[in-house]
Amino acid sequence: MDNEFFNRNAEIVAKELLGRIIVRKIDDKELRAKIVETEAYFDEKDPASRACQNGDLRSTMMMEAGRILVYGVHNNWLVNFVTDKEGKASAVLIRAIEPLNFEGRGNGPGLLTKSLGIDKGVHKSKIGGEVEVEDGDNKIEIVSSFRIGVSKDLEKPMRFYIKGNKFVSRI
DNA sequence: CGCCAGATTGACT
DNA sequence: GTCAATCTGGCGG
Repeated sequence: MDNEFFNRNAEIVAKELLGRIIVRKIDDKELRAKIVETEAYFDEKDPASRACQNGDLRSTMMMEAGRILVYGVHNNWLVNFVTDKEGKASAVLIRAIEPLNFEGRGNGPGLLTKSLGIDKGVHKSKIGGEVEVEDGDNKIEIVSSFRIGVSKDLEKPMRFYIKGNKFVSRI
């Protein structure tokens, strides 16, 4: 996936990531899964994201587009793709995937990282190495809604998912 | 340094 | 429905 794809507004990238394929490379194996649910996160003006306010995560979000950001919360790792130009703290959270060539362990942002073997080890790494994103199904219907789990959301819906997909964590 | 909260999940009452 | 597990940064003593 070209870095220019991620070098845009998080909302646009979040929508266009739906239906595409995330590839996790471990040794000689490749775990492939379709992205079915995402959320867009912005800069320090985003009340939902504590991550935007602290040092390491914030600076990671400000890095150039195409970086992988791993956020640890409670007992889970959540994956984000850094978006937009360098200096702009923006990212897209992957919330749910549809496993293609392996057995998933259920839906949800904390479970998909376990299924793909993603943890702090890939934090800050670039897309194209251990984790790759490829073109996928673009004949999908996108539904938007408010984000899940956040105490203070923005006024605009910033969660997007594929209509009718059974792997979406919540309709 | 100790305590708290947060983009969560799963086990137990 | 309730609560603990576990990681990171902010805040108070």
